[in-house]
Amino acid sequence: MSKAKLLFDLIMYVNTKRSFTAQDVADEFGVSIRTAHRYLADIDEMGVPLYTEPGRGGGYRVLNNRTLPPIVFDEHEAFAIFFAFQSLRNYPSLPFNININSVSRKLYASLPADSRHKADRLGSVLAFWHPAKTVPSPYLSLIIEAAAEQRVLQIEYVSKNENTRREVEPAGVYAYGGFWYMPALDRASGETRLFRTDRIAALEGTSETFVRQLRLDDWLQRLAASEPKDPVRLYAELNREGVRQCRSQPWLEPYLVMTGPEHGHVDVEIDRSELPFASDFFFRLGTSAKVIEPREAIEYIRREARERLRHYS
Amino acid sequence: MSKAKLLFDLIMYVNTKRSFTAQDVADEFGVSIRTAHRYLADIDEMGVPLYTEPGRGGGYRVLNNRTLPPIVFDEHEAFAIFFAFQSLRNYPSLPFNININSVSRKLYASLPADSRHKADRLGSVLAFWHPAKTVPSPYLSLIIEAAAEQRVLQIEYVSKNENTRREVEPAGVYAYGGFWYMPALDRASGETRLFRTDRIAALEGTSETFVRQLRLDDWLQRLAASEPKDPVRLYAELNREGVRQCRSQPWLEPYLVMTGPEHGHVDVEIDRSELPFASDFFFRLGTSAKVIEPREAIEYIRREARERLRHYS
DNA sequence: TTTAAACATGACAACTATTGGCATGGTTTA
DNA sequence: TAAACCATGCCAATAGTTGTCATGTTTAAA
Repeated sequence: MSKAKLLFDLIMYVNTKRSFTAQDVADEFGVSIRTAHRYLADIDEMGVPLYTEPGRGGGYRVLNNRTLPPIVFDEHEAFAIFFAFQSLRNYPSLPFNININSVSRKLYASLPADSRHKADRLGSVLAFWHPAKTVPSPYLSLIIEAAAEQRVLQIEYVSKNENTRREVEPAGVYAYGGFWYMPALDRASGETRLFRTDRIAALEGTSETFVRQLRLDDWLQRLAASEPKDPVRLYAELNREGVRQCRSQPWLEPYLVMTGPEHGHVDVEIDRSELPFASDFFFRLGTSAKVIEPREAIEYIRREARERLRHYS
Repeated sequence: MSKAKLLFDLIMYVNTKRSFTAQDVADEFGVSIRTAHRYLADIDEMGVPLYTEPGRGGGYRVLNNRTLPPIVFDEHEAFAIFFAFQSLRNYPSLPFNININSVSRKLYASLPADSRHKADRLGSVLAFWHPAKTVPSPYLSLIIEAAAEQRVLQIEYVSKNENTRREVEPAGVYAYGGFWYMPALDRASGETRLFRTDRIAALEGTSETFVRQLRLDDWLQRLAASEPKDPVRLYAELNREGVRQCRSQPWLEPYLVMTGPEHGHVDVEIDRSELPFASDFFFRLGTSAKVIEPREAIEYIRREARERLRHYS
């Protein structure tokens, strides 16, 4: 085994240990103590933050920021990382103070000149945009930690009519459309609810733990493809602009039928609980669409329109 | 200099060359030809994809997938990369077939056991969600390439009233709210316009190049903070729900004034061109807000409401 | 206070790896 | 056919690594 390989193995070894002596290393790698000391001096020089304590009960230990053994990437992989970082660049608030720059610098330094230009150009023509929210989400890190360790949270939440105080079991957090959301189990009602983290007015962690009943994956899965439990038929006729708008709606696009170059309709079964949302969508569409079914949606639209006329009379 | 360091330098060296001979390497590193051959065999074994051609005019060259010299990360940096990848995981369509998994696997393998658990837990409680769009954006890669190389594009675009054919100078692409957008200069009108890439019905690259007048950064900057050229005063009173909704609007939030625990108002100067958007926003708010100024917005809301009543009479 | 257990470092001989030179042989192009 | 490449084996000279011993220092427990 080459020396380089041996040192990398040693790095792995010391990373798995809280504390160890030169004798431990000597035994593990079948070398003399003197050589063990030499090896440890080598990896220390390579940047592994070793801390030593002389005297009885002393030994070596690795400081918090553990160094990983060197990793070989190819150009495509380096681009994948740049690319992924690009997606975080414009995020208004991120959970941790993750240091993107140190990684970027290291990768960039290892790229040949022409690839650097390629990376520069990629960075200047590709972005992931998120509205620069002025309301930050200061509790993100706390929520993530609590969710990871399955600890109950006490929150004060700003909802439609009042501020409520709740005990919740967080499943995790996810970013969507510039906001951070926290699906969680409300302990009082026993129901799963979605909270927007910027609407959390106060948060306190407890030491109480819970058994995870709601997984973030499952929640997102359900978001992506939920099957209606109490189905309602929704039928609407669309003109050109209506077609265009419906195409932008993931929940409608699959059910869009074109009946001419400029006309179409949607015919879809949705869950009754989604009716307010759907009605509001078609209310916003105005004359670009005409809802034929269900009656409730039509009534909703009429009611909303009348209400506004009265409000601005 | 240790041999390992020398080999890494050699990897850098060969990555900068299209083609080279053993003699070149021998000269560059001050070693004999025999040793140059040995070094090249070494880095070949390390995974650098070397290709050799014997005979006069032959030599070594590196195949497409260039291998980068080994990079040392610490634990925080590895987490930053995992974290960034998490943000791409749920993206409906991505420009390149970037191979996130190979990077993840390498990083994961180099982590000590306890950090792996930490990474697992982080992954299961943190996500970046995007609606699973069923309309893909097949032209993303082409647009990015054209933007990077400043080549003119011919597109067929599905707009409100008709399909139009345009020649555009793309500034780049960005993802926002689950869609991909392309700010570009429309050559016919000479004006900058924003296109949604999923609404591009057809696309053709040309060999004609252009001088970049519109940079993606600038465009996004303008998105974030645009100053009105033709200012209109917007004043609206808000109840609790109205306050809550306006807080979610980056363009309104800074101008929100609370006049009581449950009431507030916004008083802001916006550009006249934004009036339709703003009017529509307050139209949607319904009775949660009452626009006092400008008259145009009030008229817009009344008109829209009346139109809907007529449409669904 | 003493002793054991740890790190730190130097010297040197034994051992191992690397190197350069030389030789031989193959492939391609002018 | 010769020149300009790569490929590989051999071997002595050189350079690097290792183990043993020796000598310090620091710390905690006996």
